[in-house]
Amino acid sequence: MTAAQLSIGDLARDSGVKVQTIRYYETIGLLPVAERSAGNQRRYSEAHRERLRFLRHARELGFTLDQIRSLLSLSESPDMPCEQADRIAREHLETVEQRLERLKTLQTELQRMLRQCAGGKVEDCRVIEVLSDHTLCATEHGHREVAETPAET
Amino acid sequence: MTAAQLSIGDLARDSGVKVQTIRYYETIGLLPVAERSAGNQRRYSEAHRERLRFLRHARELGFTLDQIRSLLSLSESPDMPCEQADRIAREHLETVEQRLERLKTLQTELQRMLRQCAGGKVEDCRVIEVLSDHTLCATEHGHREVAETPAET
DNA sequence: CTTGAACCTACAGTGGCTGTAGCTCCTATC
DNA sequence: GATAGGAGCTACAGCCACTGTAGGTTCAAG
Repeated sequence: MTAAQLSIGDLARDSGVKVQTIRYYETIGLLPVAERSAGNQRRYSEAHRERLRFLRHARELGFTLDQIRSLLSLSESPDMPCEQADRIAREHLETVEQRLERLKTLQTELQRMLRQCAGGKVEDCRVIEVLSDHTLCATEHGHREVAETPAET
Repeated sequence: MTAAQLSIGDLARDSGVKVQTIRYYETIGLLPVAERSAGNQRRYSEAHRERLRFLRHARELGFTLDQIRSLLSLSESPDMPCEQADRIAREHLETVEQRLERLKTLQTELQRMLRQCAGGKVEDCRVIEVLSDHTLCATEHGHREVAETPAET
């Protein structure tokens, strides 16, 4: 059943992963190479669909592509102990928790900065002032521990 | 006083910003072009030092280089109202708070995953299972709202 | 004068995509 | 069967904020 052979667009709609991203996953070997139609277009099976869903879900949970690569290959050997999978998840959780700590500190500091700014001229601006002088900060943020990161989306 | 004319290495040690990064800031116009010694090496003044400290501090607080560009140019017009600086800081705070929310959700979900895993075989692994099936999740994470980001350092 | 650390430029690589240019292919309608 | 336009194809550049490398030059101490 369901031998539907999806096009890349179908797969994109199904999984919520963009067409280009699906092709990207193929080029980096995360998604197995798809068969092609007579006119050289990719045709996907149910197995691809499942793998891509796994991929997407793991990305949503913030795993890196490298971690996902490991998790995917683990999921293909059902008889192995799941220590490794656990370790990857625990490591990721730790990363997430470190980032949380860092972001909470930033939040506090930014709130403080904004609360203290009376909204006058730049000359007296607390925001600018604090940025110019770290000793005005309440906390020891940064210092190359866990740094900030740009946002996706 | 202090007309010391620092080398790029001195400046790096002073600010905690790496030599290459200082050069990078110059090429993208965040740090004014430095004078050069007879042998073509960069020589920095006190003004550079202050600007770089501002830069570093703002980076530690997670502002983007574009935001810092604006903040720096604002800090050079002390007579302007500080609305803009405030707006930038508020926007950044919002970003930070969105990321915090997102990370808290991830933390919860990862903890749940790990707690439920009995540590047997991959076949029965809760980690792998949850990744394969989003409906096993307690929360609606992801879906292209505010996504995860890689870590610096 | 020699050594070696620090400096210089130019460019490639990181992660995880995203966007563009310039094609070809597929399908629905006329 | 012709045509239009949406979907697909490849190849490659760009994003952010750096970081690292190669291969050369300059500087300061001994």
